Amino acid sequence: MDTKEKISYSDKKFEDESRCPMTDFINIVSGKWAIPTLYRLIITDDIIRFGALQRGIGGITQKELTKQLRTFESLGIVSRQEYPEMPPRVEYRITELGKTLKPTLDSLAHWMTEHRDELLANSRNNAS
Amino acid sequence: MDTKEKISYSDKKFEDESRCPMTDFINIVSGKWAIPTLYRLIITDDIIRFGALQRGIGGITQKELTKQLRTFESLGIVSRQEYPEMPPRVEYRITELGKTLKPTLDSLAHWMTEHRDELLANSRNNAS
DNA sequence: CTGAATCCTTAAGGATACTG
DNA sequence: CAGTATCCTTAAGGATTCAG
Repeated sequence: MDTKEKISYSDKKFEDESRCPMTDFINIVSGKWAIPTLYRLIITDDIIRFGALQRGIGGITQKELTKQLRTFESLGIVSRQEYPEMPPRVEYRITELGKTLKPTLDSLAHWMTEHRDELLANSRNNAS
Repeated sequence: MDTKEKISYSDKKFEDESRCPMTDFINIVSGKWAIPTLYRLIITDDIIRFGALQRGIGGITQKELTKQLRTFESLGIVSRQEYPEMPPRVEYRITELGKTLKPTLDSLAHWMTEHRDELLANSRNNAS
C-alpha cells in the first residue's frame, strides 16, 4: 500500500457532483449481469440461496455473482444472511429499497418483450 | 482479412435464443453512455445536430457518441439525416420506436432521483 | 462540423483451482 | 456450499491526429 494512492476512475463512481440521474444509475447498475441479477432477486421476492440464485440467473459465473451481490449489499438493495454451518448456507433477499425498483424493471422487461422482434428485424436489415 | 474469421463474443449479441428480456436489453443498451445518449435524444424530441448532442450529454467523446448513434440507428431507434454541405451538417432524431422507451427511462430517472441520497448514504456507511 | 483511424490504458468478465 | 484467488483474454473507452 502506498501513502498516496492512485485515484482510479472507479473511485469517482456515484460521488457527489454528477447530478445526472442516468449517469448515477449506470454507475450503480452496470455491466452484463447487474440487471439480470437484480431482476431475479426482485422476482423471487423471498430469501434465496447463492446456488439457487446462480442457477436462476443462468450463465453467470460464481465470481461475477459474488461481485454483484457485494455491490448491491453495500447499497442496501440486497440483504445477506450467513449461517455458519457446514456446508455453509447463505441467503440473499431483496430489501424494501430494492423492491422500489420493481415497477421500473417491469417496464423495461415489458418494453423489451414488446419490441424485441421489431428491433431484431431492424438489426438484421441494417447488418453490415 | 481472413477467409475464416474468428467468431467473437459480440457476434452473439441480440441473436435468437437468449429469451430473457433483461439480457436482450443489456445487449442493446450497454455501456457507460448508451442510456445517457438515448435519454438526451428522447428528452430533446426533435432534430439535434451531432455537436449539440455531444455537448448536451456532457463528457462523451466523439468516438463514443458516433458508436452509440450507429448502434441506435441500426436498431431503428434513432434516425440520421446527413446534409452534404460544407461544413457538414448531420441531424439526429429519436424515432417513434425510440420514443416508446420514454416512460421506462422516465421511471428510471425518477427512481434514481428519489433514492439517490439513500443509496449514497448506504454506500458511504458500508465503504470498505 | 462530423466523423474515421490509431494508439493506448483500464475494466469486465470467463476459466480454473483451491478452501473452510 | 459459498465463496477466494489467480490467470488470462477481450471489450470499453479516452486521447489524439487527420480528413472531407
